[in-house]
Amino acid sequence: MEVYFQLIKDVEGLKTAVADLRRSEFIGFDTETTELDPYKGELRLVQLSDGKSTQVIDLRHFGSNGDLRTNEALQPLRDLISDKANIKIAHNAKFDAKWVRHHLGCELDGIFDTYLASQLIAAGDSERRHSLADAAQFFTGIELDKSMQVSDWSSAELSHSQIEYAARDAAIMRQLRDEMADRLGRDDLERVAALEFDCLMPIAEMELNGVHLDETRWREQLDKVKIAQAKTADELQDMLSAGVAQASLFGRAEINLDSQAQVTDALVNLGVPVPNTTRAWELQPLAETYPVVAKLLEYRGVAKSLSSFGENILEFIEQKTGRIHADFRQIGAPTGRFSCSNPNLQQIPHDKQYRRCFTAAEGKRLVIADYSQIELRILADFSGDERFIDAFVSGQDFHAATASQVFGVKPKDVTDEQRSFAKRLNFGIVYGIGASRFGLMTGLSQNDAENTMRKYFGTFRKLDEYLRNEGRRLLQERNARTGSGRLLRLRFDENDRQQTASARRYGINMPIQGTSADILKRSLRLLHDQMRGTSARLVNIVHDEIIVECNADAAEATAAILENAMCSAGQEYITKVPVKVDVHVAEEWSK
DNA sequence: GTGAAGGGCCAC
DNA sequence: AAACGTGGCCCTTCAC
Repeated sequence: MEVYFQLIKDVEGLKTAVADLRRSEFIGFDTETTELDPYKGELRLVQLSDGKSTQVIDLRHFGSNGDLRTNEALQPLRDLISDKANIKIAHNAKFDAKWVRHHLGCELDGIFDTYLASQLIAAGDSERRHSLADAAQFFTGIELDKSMQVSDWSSAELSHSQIEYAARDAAIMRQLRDEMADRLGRDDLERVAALEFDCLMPIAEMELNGVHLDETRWREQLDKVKIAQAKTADELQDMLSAGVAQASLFGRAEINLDSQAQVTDALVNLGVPVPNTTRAWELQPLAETYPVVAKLLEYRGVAKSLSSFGENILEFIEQKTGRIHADFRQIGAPTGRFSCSNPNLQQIPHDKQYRRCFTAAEGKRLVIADYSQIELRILADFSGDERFIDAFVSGQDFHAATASQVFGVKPKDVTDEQRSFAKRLNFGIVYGIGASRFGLMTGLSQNDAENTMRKYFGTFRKLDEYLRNEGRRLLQERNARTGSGRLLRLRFDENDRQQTASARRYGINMPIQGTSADILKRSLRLLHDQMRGTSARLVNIVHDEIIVECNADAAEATAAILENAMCSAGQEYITKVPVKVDVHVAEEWSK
């Protein structure tokens, strides 16, 4: 394809170019950088296109990397990037937003992200890919050659083909957006698209902010686990090799404790009736009878902490900031949930010993806020079940309140066991639990489990009705939506019972889990706006939890902002049930 | 040597 | 015969 571009190298050229672009409501936007990490590399090119002509700004002519932020000549460019009246169309705009934020010192506002749009339109179809080349092909039929993406963007003189490539990626965006916007409209996805685009900048900033991990504390914790692991491994080794014939004169036979096959063999030799899988919940019942099984479970626990939460995480500390800057994927799951990697800050063990290593920097505080029972509140709201709703409105312990209703006893007479049954069912129904699984986790017989569930649904009639109706509807229409209108298309073979049952559970769960994600995303935008100009910085999110770091003397004010933003966001999506947020100030990530 | 698949387990 | 949803990371195993 033919691309008309201009290479901008001076102040006057920049002024004219920006003035031209200002007339366009939609602007294709892209950047080229020398690295993937904004703390490591240089922001080399910024490309802006009105669809007809494309401006390629070579920032090397506007000062060295460190002082771009203070260069007054770049102000028109910053203003354009930050003005929501001009929509910048970019593919994975979080990437560009981070570079622009860090190197030019301005926020990206007015966003259409073709990566997120592609994901929303795919509606959970995992076959679809979402690279720019894939999206361009799918929506416009244009074939893009991305081979230049990895070329050297640090050389003094960029080649003609490099600049042409850079220009082309920005030039194509207008046409791509038009096609996508049309599709978003037809699929009724405009509200969720706005929600996603609005929370992009908060996430970009969160990644730049990073989170502080106390390395010394982490190593101390690690040493303790290492000692425990060595001891447990040794004991397990002894117990397992007792059943191995080769445990000869020369000592015990070494078994690889991490090898599923070897451990299973050894267990069989010891006469343990090993189930099909050796997963914890399958082995748990055997642990009482067979000490070796208990020891195996203990070993797995420490081995997991050591491998997944060991020294590896320290490799992620960025030298320049002394902090961990993980990667968050905004639409990490089809439900709309975030995912996180390198490292995954959403799976740090809840155990205090781990979490207390994540600390506020010197003179700072962490403000930690999480939604109380948000998914169950969403379910109560969606179903409209008065008794379920009452359990929230009453303000007392929710699980005890539901137990009181299910078992027909006064709230103060609810036994621990009754509360526990209710609690497990409350959580389980969100995932579409069945009687056998419920029985397995509570120790109830199949019969008793069924009876308890019958009692539960007999109490919450409208909830039962909602789940049945919704299940029927989604199998028929093969789709589900969250509060923001996020769409999931279900694919299953209706003649396959297992597939159908699985699709039903997924389809029931998605609007609940997804609306929770909607609410979190909405709260991030509100928070971002309300924290502007303060010392408060977003540092981590874990599905229903938000962690902000701020100056110690601003902690109380920040806590109020956080609680307010989260509650307001929640009440935009649920109206029949109060939204509750627990917030507290601490120097480390713990309760 | 590298990469994918499968099993397992951490979070919500 | 009945198997609870979403993710990422680590390990082993196995194919190339």
